[in-house]
Amino acid sequence: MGTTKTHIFSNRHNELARIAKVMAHPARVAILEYISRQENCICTDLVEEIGLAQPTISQHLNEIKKIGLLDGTFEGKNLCYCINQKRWAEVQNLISSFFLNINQNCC
Amino acid sequence: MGTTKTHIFSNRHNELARIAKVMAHPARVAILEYISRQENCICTDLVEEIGLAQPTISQHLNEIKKIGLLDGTFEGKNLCYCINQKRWAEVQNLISSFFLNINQNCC
DNA sequence: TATTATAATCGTAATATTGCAATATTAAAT
DNA sequence: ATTTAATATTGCAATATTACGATTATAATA
Repeated sequence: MGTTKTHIFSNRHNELARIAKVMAHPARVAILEYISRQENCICTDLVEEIGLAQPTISQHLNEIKKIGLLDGTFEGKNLCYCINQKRWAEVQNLISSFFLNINQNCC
Repeated sequence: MGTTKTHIFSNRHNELARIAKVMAHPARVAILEYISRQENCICTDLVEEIGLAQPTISQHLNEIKKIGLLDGTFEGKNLCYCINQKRWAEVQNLISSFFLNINQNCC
């Protein structure tokens, strides 16, 4: 018990949920927004910008990476993060079509 | 520890996360979709449709209600659920503007 | 009023998430 | 080769989520 029964749901529903889960934390929403605002793809000071400990930020970044929304080299000094535009568009599409679909058919 | 530090984030970020959290489970995605497809607002057989126990479905419905996405009388026999169209549009708007905002400014 | 059909609530076990201190890793700079 | 500045990983405590059996509440109907 305690585990989501993913096997009883469709791939689409599971993927939508997986994506939503990444956005289901204010830190990750803030991180995405902050990275997107950087002109030249360098986002070093996320820790002080967000106000959580460095390991926590790293953990959140990892969750975002998992669904393919971040590009960049993830090792060493002076990291470089970027939104993966293609994946972003995919995700955006998935979510907005979900919303459109429901809006039209409801009673 | 273990609790999200909501106080260090903006209202907007917190609300986006709160909404995303509701969609962060395949059952709730499926429930929203199922309810929206019913013509006349009667959605009695969610339990067998989704394949989770009745208390579990009830719990998930409650999560959806919490962010105002469901209308209807929630007591007794022959329940009647409906998507709250106004709230739905609000939520749709919030999310899509988040996506648009990011898409434009990223490096 | 007793029965029935339905949904909500309670209690609880299993698992997942959040957050951070301590430590390790990485690569540039000295 | 050391130091330094940055991020990643590990381990763990606190809390949240998921799921369901048992029970309770609700309202229509017999």
